[in-house]
Amino acid sequence: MTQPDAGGGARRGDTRARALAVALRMFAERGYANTSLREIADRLGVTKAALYFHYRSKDDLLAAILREYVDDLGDLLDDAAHRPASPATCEWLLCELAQQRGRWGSDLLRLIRQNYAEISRLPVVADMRQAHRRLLLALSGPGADLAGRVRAQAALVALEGPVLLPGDDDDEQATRAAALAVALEIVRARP
Amino acid sequence: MTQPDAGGGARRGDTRARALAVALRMFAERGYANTSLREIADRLGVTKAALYFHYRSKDDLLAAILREYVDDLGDLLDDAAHRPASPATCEWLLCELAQQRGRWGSDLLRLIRQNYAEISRLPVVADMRQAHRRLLLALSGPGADLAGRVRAQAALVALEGPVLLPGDDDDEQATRAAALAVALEIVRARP
DNA sequence: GTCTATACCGAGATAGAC
DNA sequence: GTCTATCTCGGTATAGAC
Repeated sequence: MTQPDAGGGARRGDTRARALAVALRMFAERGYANTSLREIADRLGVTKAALYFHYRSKDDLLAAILREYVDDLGDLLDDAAHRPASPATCEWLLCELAQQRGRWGSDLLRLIRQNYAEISRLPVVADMRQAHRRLLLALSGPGADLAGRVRAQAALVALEGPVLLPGDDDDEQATRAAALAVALEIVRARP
Repeated sequence: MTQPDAGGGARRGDTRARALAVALRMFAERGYANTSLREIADRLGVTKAALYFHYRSKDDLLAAILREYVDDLGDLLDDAAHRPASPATCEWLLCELAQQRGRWGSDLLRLIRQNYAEISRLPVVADMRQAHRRLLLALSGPGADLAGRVRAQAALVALEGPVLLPGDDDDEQATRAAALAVALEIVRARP
């Protein structure tokens, strides 16, 4: 799996998009600081300089990945904003979130959680934090107290908890479903 | 706060211990990869070479911090192992864990969570993972199924969830108490 | 046990040809 | 769009005096 272009598909013109996918995987697996542009370029089958044509810097490459994430999350939050603020909406949001994260795969979440020290230097982090605030607000309701916000936060991390658990050999689908069930439980236990 | 030795205390002979505390704080605040040994030495009031006398490498310094953590956690787990496997023990463990983390402060947890990509290269990570497994086992019970383990994991992350929430201006004590309450709720909801 | 000075290396980034 | 070649900088790590 060391040779370039394991996908075997088209090689010309899609470097920009392929770079995003490859970088995401490598950043998630090996860490942002421990992954050099040279390694990314190698696996991509191009040179470092080619990467610099598409992205102005290494940070820029990381930011591009994260921007996809916040945009997608923002769309979901917009949908949620058009619904009435109710427990039903809250549960609907958790389900949608679980689905969305299933589509994203675990790499993106691991990238964010395990490299947050680097990410927090980037400008995109402001948008990420705002999205997180909106998420908490939607989950806990408009005038929630401290306990309510902590509960919402707990439901959120419960949802992604299993993703961060390394090396358990359970079925991924089943684990995700169990996590969603627990997250729903948490918000339902709200007095 | 830029000048060395803000503590104002003894300066000779305790470099090794002070280095641990200073490094912990800086690694947590600025990130492991973004903190150079030169910066640590400066704030410590010594030179880089002095650091290398006490710790063989930057990784070694980080590992020493983490080893304190795993040892302390291991002691707690040993205590738990001497108690009967019951829901009461499980709740007791959660409370002790919350207390212990209060003593450690938020820096250590943030260091681990936000720099896990770097940490996972170190040998100590094996002990950390084992401690985590023991923790999950103690919380979920001996023969727990998938749902039980996910629930235990959720309780764990719920406990540290608020620590990872940046910039909320709530009272730290109250937030910690609320997190513990939610974590207890989660394990109590176990069927 | 702590310092000065320096070697060394790999990283990100750029220039300019093709 | 992609290459080769090169630059620069900051990092870790070491040698040896005090």
